[in-house]
Amino acid sequence: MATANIKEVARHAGVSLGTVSNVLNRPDTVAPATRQRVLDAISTLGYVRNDSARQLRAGHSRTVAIVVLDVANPFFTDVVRGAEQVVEEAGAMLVVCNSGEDSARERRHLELLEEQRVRGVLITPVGHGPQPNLDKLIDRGIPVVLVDRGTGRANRCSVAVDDVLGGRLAMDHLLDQGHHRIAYLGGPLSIAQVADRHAGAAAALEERDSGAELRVAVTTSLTVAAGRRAAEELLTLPARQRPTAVFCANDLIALGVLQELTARGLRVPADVAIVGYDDIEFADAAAVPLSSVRQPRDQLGRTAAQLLLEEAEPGDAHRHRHVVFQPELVVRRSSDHPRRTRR
Amino acid sequence: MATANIKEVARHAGVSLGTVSNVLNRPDTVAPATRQRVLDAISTLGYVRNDSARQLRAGHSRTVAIVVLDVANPFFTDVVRGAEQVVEEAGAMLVVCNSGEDSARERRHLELLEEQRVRGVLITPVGHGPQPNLDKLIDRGIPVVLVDRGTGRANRCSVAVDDVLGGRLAMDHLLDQGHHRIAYLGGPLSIAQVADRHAGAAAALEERDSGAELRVAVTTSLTVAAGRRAAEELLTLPARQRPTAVFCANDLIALGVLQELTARGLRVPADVAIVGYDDIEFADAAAVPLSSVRQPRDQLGRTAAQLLLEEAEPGDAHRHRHVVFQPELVVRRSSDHPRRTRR
DNA sequence: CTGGCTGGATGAAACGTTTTAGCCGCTATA
DNA sequence: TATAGCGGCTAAAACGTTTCATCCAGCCAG
Repeated sequence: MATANIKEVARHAGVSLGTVSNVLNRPDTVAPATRQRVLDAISTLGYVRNDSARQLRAGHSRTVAIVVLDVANPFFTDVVRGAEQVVEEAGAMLVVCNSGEDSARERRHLELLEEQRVRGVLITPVGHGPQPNLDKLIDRGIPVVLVDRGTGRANRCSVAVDDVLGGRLAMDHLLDQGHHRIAYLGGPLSIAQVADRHAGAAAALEERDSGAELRVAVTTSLTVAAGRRAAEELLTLPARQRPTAVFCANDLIALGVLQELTARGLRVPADVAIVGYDDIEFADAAAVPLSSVRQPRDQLGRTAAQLLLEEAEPGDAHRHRHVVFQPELVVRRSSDHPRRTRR
Repeated sequence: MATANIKEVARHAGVSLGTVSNVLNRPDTVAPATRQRVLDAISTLGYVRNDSARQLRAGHSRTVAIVVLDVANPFFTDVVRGAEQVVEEAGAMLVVCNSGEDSARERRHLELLEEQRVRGVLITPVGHGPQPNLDKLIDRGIPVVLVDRGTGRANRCSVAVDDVLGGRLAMDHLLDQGHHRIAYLGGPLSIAQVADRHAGAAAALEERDSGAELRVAVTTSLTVAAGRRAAEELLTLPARQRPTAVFCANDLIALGVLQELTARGLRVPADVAIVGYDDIEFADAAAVPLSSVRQPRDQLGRTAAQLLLEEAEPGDAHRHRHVVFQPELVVRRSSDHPRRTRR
């Protein structure tokens, strides 16, 4: 029950306490025979290091935390997996905290993490405002890396994906396929991602000067149901005004659109092409496999973790960096149907 | 940078170190005036408790760990959310570890958690064999609760969902709807859940003595693609032998079946009824909303956490319990179509 | 033979808490 | 008046590491 400590191991092996510690931390500095005696003692006593004591001495822990908005969101789970990989390779441990978009919980987590003297924190903060809690952490010397939020702060690193570019990629693709009437579906626009993706699409359209038009339909949420409703609404338009392609702010909306259109007898992509965003697992598994803009999610996590570990490295003078990843368009059947360009 | 400690706070407030500790831990035992002085000192110095020291003294931490097979699996994310809620209410912290079905990583995690003297571990172990690592933890006095695995061990609590009952529910429902030719799709059978759900379905069929028949089609995995292939195969049967209902070992398979059948011009549920398992988020959002057997996932997590905390409670003599939850059938359109009973 | 060096071990300090025993001055009780 | 009790506080020990200054024996160079 009462776990053996280093002192008992020392007594058992007939050496001093410091020697045991050396076996544990710098095995090459102790003579082979002694080392073996100590190792034997450790295994017969079932000794397990006490991390609290170790941390207390060291002044900081060997764990890194990641605070996400929602553990159940596939975006974050992939980011977590990426970060995990890097952190574990470095011999540290990643703990996952869930703020659930609740800033009180976020604050509580950060307080606890601070008490634990974690090595650093990867976080997608709730909201977009200033972050006094994070500044406090940074003041204390705990590195913070922002994930997919607020690029550009001077006192911390960040990683993000270029959503404007994502919108651009989708739009360029649809224009390449010869579409002239295109709709952007997504909302609310207060979500930065939704707005950025639209901005990218609009910019691409502008630049091409193709005479194509982009109609925006703002949805109230980013769900399958919202997609269905939006599609329903599109269907009220006379066929000649109806978009021949829709670009959706995320895949859930896109799937909703796909379902509704199919149910109403329209063919995808022949009658209407669809491009989604996120490339969730189901995109490929949809009735008509969905074209989608893919974000390098695990790489986001990996890079964030790397930046953090680099900053946490002692001596090294660290310069904050802001890494922006480029999304990638995955073309599948839902948009793979060139139109004869009229006009 | 160098964070203030309790001693500095004491000096700053002109009291002894012990008094500061009392303010922190038993505020009512210290006179209001003194207390205020201490609190002021704490806030002006920006003092933050050092959890390592606290833990070292206490002999154990205030964190609970959950080790899951896959952080990205919706089943586990829901379990995590449930556990999180309970653990946080108890003022502790939940750390999520991901074994990724890799027993080496699982072992590594358990070692680290042991070093950290965590309060307890919720775990779905990799594989079904004996668990020496877990036994070691338990020997050390660290409570372990099994989640969805290996019910019935004597030295630990467990929570699980009755998969046999789940199979039974699905089957009873389909029989109630008047189906006579029914297929069970899922695999590999080496997965306990797949086997149990089938066992339940078979038992239900047996008991009803309805003359209905259950055809089993074993798939190689539990994916949408596997579902599609399985459906394709069913379609090779002459119509008179073709099942009028399929019960799938999970929703992914069910969605694949739904897609393939629809693509081949069969109507769901009119021609073929479908029941899935897990009630994933997409079940409701499918082209034809999918009937499915729902597991109380967050409750699984909540209960597991409760059992753990109860066991970790000191004085209290704890008796290990094995809680089995009952799944629930959610009927949606995919199976909502009674048949005229022939014969 | 001496002095310096080296590999290998030791002892003690330090990390920051919590807790326990005890002290002090005061009041209520016998 | 002595005593017990109590509220409020202090001093010191203890938790288990890591690290650092020492120490010792043996060895080599001079």
